[in-house]
Order: sequence, then structure tokens, then C-alpha cells
Amino acid sequence: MKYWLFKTEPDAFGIDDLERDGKAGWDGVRNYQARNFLRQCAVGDEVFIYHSSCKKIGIAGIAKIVRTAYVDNTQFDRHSNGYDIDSTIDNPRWSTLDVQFVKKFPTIIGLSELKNNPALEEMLLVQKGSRLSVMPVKPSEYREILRMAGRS
DNA sequence: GCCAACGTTGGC
DNA sequence: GCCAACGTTGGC
Repeated sequence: MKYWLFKTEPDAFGIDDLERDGKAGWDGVRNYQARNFLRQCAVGDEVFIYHSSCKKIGIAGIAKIVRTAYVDNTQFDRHSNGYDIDSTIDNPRWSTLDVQFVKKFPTIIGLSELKNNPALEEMLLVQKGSRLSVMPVKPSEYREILRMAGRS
């Protein structure tokens, strides 16, 4: 089993929306590196849901992969912001997958707390200029963050 | 709203 | 293949 971190803007779709819906398609990823990670996700992998560009930035909870990557149809939708004029049905460029709600942390683990934890200094998320919206998380980092969540 | 960091595009 | 220009991300 592997571990991941997915970024989302909670004003658009956050942990509360996922809890309400139970399950969601994670579409709209339009970055090749993020897409490549997305395609490596396996059923059962666990995912931190990270809230960005909002009031309380940080890790909000956990989801798990329930369906591996498949074609993201929003790339063909002229009216979607994910529309990609250069992507074709025969050779689709972008993928999505399905996640299921697992839990919401009692309090969000703030970005500053993550940055201030020496055990997490190598985490991709806290590296300068890190903009990936889908990234792998090491097992040791995953455990440490769960520990932080349990203490809060 | 600002702006640093990054990815992508396109001219050469 | 280089690199300047541009658009986007995302913290502050």
C-alpha cells in the first residue's frame, strides 16, 4: 500500500464535500507530473486531503482510492475549465480516479506545523516552490502525520 | 492583491 | 534545443 497527498481548494471541493458525498471522482488534474502520480495510485492506497488557497491551509483528513485511473472526461467538455483542446478521444491526455471518504481530522494540521516538524523536513509538500497537486508521501511521513492528528 | 516559483509555449 | 515570455499555483 502506498500513500499520497492530494491538494484541493475547499471553496471548490473540500473534506466536508467528500464526507457528504462519500465518494468522489478526482478530476481536473492538468499537470503531467501530478497525472503520472495519479496513474500510480492503487485501490486501497491512502490519501491525505490537503486544503490550499483558503483560510486554514493544511491537511484536513484522509481518503482512500477505490478506483484506479480512467479517462477524465472534463478534458473534452468545452464548458469545463479542464477543457483541453489538444486532447483527443483516441488519445486522451488526462486521467481521473475515484476516492472514498475515510476520516476528517478533528482539527486541520496546519502547513506551519508540518514545516516546523523536523521529521517532515524532506516531505515534498514543504519543499520550496512545491506546486504538485498529487504527490507521494513516505510511510514514515504518513505515520508521523497520523501521530500529529491524534495529538490535536 | 502581491509576487516568487514553477510549467508550458513558441520563436529562433 | 535554448530561452524569453507568459500563465498558473499557492502562500502570505
